[in-house]
Amino acid sequence: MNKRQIQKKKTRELILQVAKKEFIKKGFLDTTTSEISKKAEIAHGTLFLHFKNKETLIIEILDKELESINTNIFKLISKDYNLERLLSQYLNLLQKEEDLFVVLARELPFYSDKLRRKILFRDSIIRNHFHKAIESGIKEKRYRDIDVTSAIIFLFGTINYYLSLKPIFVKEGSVIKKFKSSIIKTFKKLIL
Amino acid sequence: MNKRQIQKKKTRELILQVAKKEFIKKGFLDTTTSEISKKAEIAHGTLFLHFKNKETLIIEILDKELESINTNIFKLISKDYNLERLLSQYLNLLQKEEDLFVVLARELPFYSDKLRRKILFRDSIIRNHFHKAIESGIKEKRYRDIDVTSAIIFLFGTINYYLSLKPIFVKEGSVIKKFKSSIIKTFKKLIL
DNA sequence: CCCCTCAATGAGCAATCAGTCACCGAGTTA
DNA sequence: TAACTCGGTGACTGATTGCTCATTGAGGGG
Repeated sequence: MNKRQIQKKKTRELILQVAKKEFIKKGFLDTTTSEISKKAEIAHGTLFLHFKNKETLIIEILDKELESINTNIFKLISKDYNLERLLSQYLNLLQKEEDLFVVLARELPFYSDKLRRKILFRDSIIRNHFHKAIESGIKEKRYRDIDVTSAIIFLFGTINYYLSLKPIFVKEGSVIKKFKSSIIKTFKKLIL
Repeated sequence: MNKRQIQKKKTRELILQVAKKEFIKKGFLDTTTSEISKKAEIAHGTLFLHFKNKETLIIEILDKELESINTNIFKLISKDYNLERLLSQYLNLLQKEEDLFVVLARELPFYSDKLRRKILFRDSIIRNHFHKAIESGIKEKRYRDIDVTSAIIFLFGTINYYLSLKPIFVKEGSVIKKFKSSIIKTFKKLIL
């Protein structure tokens, strides 16, 4: 890599880093591209040299996190199907990038079809991990014979609710952390 | 009321009616005021003669529905605290104006503080009805000794999830109707 | 019949932003 | 060192949209 290529990569990474910070602070929709370029101390046009448009930017940022969660959950589920550990680990992963997922939970309905589908696809893969874990538990008679899909929607609906209304549930710090044990406890009550 | 006053009231009601239809069709944020005035066949300025701004418009529309649900639930809870009937009735009320609540579920995080607070206040009153119903059931040993708040968030989170992602769960018709029995069944499993 | 009131009008304002493009100059190559 | 490449620049464009205000004319009071 010569000087030019190094500089290009640096600029690209700078944009991603600044954009992520801004998206978390103000949400995707309320963050302007000129704000990102100003904070990154680059020209407005430079941003569009590296990313076709604003949406491509957030796709790259979100995709990295969702991919990472997916990989981690998959690794865990390959070792054992213990639902409680799976849920606990999933909540830990969410917590790590909580503020980004807060933005996601709040704004998802407003994204373009393409972006929404991409995100919901990843989401559905993770939901599927839970599905398998519960079904496996039912077969081994460890859990109640319940409507698995409903139980999962109850779970993801709750998490989404906490995330999208975070400021109501918690003044500062993590919502996921605050309600983690309660979420796990309630979910266990539902399936055990 | 003379001719003038009658006409004024008529215009106001026409605006409300057209606006509601448009908000349901395209959401609050994507509906433009000029669209509403065009569909209502009035001048753009007339809209602002009757409503200070776009937000005042949706406040009036939403407030009427929320007030109505609240009154209905309150009446029901005054007669008896049976949780299953309460939940069933609540879902019926939501279903009646489902598409308006879909808009609400999707866009709530984007409304102004004032509007959000107003809506969440009403919501919290309704949640409170459920709280009382469950607590009363626990005292009479009809339900499990559970974390009532968590159970309610599980419930409202689920309903919100179904509403905000309606197009994913149902191609046409009512999501609430489709999942009503499943919601009630799952919730009963949680508390019984 | 005249004058005043006021609901209604709609062209236009002001502000916001995503994205473009002609140009620049540092870095690379021969 | 001359010629070329290409990453970077930022003023500008075009589209959108909530809201205003000078003006109009129908309705109502005296």
